[in-house]
Amino acid sequence: MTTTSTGAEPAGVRHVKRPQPLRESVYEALTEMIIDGTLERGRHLVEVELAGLLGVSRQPVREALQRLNNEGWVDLRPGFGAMVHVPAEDEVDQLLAARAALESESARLAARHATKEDLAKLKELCKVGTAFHESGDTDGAVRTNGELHAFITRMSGNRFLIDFAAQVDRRVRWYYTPLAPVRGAASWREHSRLVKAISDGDEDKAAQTMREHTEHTRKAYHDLRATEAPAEQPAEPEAPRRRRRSLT
Amino acid sequence: MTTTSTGAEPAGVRHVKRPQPLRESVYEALTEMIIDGTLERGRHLVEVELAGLLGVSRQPVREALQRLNNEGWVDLRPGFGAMVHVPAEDEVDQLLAARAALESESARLAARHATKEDLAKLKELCKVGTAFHESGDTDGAVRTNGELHAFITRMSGNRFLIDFAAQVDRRVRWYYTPLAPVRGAASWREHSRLVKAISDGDEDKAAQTMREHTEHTRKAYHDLRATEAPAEQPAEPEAPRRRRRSLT
DNA sequence: ACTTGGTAGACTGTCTACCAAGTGCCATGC
DNA sequence: GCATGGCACTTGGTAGACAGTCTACCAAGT
Repeated sequence: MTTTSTGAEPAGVRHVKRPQPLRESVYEALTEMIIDGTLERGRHLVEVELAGLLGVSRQPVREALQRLNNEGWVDLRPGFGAMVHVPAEDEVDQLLAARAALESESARLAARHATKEDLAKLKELCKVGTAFHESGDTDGAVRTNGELHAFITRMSGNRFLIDFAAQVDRRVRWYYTPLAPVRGAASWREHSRLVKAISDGDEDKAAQTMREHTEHTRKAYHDLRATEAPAEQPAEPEAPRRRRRSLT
Repeated sequence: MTTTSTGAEPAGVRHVKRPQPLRESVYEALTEMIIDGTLERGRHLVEVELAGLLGVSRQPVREALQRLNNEGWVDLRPGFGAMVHVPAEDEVDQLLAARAALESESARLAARHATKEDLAKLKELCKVGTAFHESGDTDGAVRTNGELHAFITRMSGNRFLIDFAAQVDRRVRWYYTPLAPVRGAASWREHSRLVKAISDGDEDKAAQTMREHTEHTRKAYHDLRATEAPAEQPAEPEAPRRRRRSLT
């Protein structure tokens, strides 16, 4: 949905670089700034400010903000402005649950439609990921993990699953970055089992394995939360809300 | 994602009617016109034209069109304009597959979280629907069917599943309206079994039953397609667009 | 017959300026 | 301490302008 698909082309043919609409660039710039924390959660976003910051007029900013609102990155309050979304307590859990459903179904369909090349690629990713993990390269392992999951989702051949999963995945990563590296050990063993099931064309097993895999991740999230925030302190620690000043 | 959630309120408290932003009204007006066929598939939508038609300026129309584009109702071609989306051959099938995954998971979570009131409501809907079907009231049965499914999805308590399912469902209904009434007979028996599984709190069974149910619908779609278009003739035979007539 | 080049019109993408209405905040006054 | 009123700020929407681009069409050249 969110992508402007280029459609299928006769293999190797690439259209010339067409300048993206500004609203698109603005959208990307803003998501990036939100994900990397430049725009902190809860921050008040003012159209003219962003426009000045990005060197464009209000119009493209408005359009980008509305899309961000529709996709849950910011909350639009009429007459006041946009706030960077602050995830609710149960939101991550719900995202992970949705992801479990989407990826599990993807795995099922991947098992159904897998080609020889797909399987080779899967095994390769699995091997690379395990190697990264064993050599202690957490970043590499995390990246490969993402690639593996994305590839399986794409293997489903279902553009809606692909699209939904991509949205959910991005949100999950934003909300809870430390989640990714936490369980390298068991994770890659599970990946192997998953790839095996897909190779065998065993749809039910693939779906089941993926479900368990994502459920483990969800459990890991809750465990991590429990340890790192033993007492729920709603009090703001310090920083008496210095009214955000422009950030040239 | 797509909804501007009102958030939880102290039970029974309704905010005063706040005038909906124009872009929202325009969005709704346009989807409606697309669904009911006033704006035929493939039609070129011109901003100023729509603006004049709806009595607003270009801006709200643009914003609505962009949302429609993100949600797959129209395709935006840069520098040219918006075309009402023309569904691809396999698109309905993919939508139905996505719906199967989403609703199956919803049924699982519904079984997990069901309250007494939920169960009562479910049974009521089931009874009403069956009665409609037996008395030959197809419209009523179709409507109740929709309500039942929507209610189960809401029971999941997962806003992402709810949102995705709603999007998919609307698209499905647009693409293939005649699908709904076609299989009243078996459908309500399956609903009963589904509600039973949810009542028992049997998550796996609920998910499985819902999956089979939606898969039957998918099968029905393909059967219907096969009978109504026995030979796939890409040539336009005659009848210069006997498209749905506008009802104004 | 097919390609090339040119022209014209239509529409979008973006900018600017402007106004009305709503929202949050703060100082005033009790 | 708490309600009130006012003020500055921000969005939502309108209007108009202009460049760039897309489509279509026609004419001339090969």
